[in-house]
Amino acid sequence: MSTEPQARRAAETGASFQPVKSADRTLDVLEALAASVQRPTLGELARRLGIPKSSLHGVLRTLQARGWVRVDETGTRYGLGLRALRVGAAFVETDDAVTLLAPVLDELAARFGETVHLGRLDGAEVVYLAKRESVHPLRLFSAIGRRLPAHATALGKALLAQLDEERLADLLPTPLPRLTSHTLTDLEALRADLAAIRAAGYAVDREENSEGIICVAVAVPAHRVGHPGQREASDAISISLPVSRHSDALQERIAAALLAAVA
Amino acid sequence: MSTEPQARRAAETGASFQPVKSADRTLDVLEALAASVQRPTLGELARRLGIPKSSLHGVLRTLQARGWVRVDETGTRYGLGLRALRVGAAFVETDDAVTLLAPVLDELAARFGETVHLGRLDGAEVVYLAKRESVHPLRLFSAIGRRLPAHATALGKALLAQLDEERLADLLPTPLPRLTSHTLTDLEALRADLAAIRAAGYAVDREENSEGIICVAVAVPAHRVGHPGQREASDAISISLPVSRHSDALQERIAAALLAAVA
DNA sequence: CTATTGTGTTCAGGTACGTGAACGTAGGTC
DNA sequence: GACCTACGTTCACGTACCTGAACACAATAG
Repeated sequence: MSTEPQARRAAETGASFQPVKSADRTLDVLEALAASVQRPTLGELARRLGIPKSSLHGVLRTLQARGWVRVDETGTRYGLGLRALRVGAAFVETDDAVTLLAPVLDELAARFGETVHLGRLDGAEVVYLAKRESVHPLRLFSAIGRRLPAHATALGKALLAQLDEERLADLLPTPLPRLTSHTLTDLEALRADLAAIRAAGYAVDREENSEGIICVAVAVPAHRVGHPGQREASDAISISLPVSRHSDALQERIAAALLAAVA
Repeated sequence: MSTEPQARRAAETGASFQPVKSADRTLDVLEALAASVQRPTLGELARRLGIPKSSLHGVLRTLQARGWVRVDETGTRYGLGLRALRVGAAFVETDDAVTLLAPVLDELAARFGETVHLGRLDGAEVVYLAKRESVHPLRLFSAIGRRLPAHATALGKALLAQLDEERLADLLPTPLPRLTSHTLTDLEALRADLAAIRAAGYAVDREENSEGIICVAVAVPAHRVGHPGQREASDAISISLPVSRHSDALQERIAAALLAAVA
């Protein structure tokens, strides 16, 4: 009976391979803690993850002893610990795309003086991998590691535009979550926008994830970041600017600069 | 026989508690991958961690299936995956000190136009938790999550200065690693510096971790970041500037501003 | 004061995980 | 060609982990 959840997961993913239960659960715990807005208690976590309290207890104690999880001063609420920070930093430091595109991002940031991002598609989300700050003081707070729905960002749309209808339908959630009044939540409207992106070669997000922010992005060809065999790009770079500084002429110049940068 | 390593670890840490083996190993793997300069193979990892290849195999497959670990295109070298990034970002977003001190960092960055850091002591290392960029283009590359030996940074010395002789000796490695020609590697010299820091109320690092960079830091009292019961501070804030812009008068002004900011 | 509901914790037992040795394969080296 | 070493992978066995139920304790409600 206790083997059922593992078998079920394996069946769901289609993979005929048995994950190590405790390792799997360790990741479940870490991801659940990362996704929690408020720090949960042991019991809450156990219910949410469908793990017996006693089993979770051992895992949490192990994570706590290693500094990956910490408890509140009350000893009753669990959150991520300091060690969890290290792997993220290490990932960014060793990622090929981040390393190879660093000078490109620097050059774009210096040229336009606006915020520059490097993002990667992960499922239906875009993860920010690198950032160069605008010279203007609009703090976006360490966005590295932050995730946003792909359909609501220029980075995401530039990457989604490469996919065919079928894969797009598989990937995107329904309904498409709305972040601002400008977010494209209608699949047909999004499809039309993606077609326009394919034609133009670059994507634009018009206040679709943050009010007042317009963003221009292009996909980075896979061979450009050391993955010659790969057909589709997984990375994209973007420049964001407030509507107050936006103009069609500037948008054209930015798009041309981005396309030249990834060529 | 196979239970020995766990028993040994428990005995070493003094804790009379049995960690969950697979969970412990999961963290071992993630930390080893984070610490690797080059991506290791399964066999290399197994040797380094003292884990049988076959056991490590299962753990790695599990981590890989969840996107925490990825393999090279050759399928033979393992590195951290995209999901590893999420927990680090989540930690920073939910940390009390980062949240509470954000406006303080903003104000200092705006006032001096130099790089501002928030760091925390973890063992003998300092971890960077937040950063505000200098307006001057000296890219330090997303230092968040990065670690440096505490004795070689202003942040670290500001925090080490609170500890008594005994705890200091327990904490610091011997010999003290050298990062630049200015690093204090002599324990007595470091002790003298820490005494001076206690007297002055703030710490200065004179090119001790990076040539050409001087840094001023003060510890943030624990009650200031929502930990009223705690006697020692674990966090500190700093301002870094290149020697070319340094002067004793500016250093005094920075120190006064930092002390006022944490009061 | 008692009941209830929530914490975290412990423990014996049945089970599913870790192990070591074997395998298949690829890329060298001589 | 044959050998060697490295890679990842598989499998049956025995062990040590996961489980459910019971525990101790605290806080709140009635």
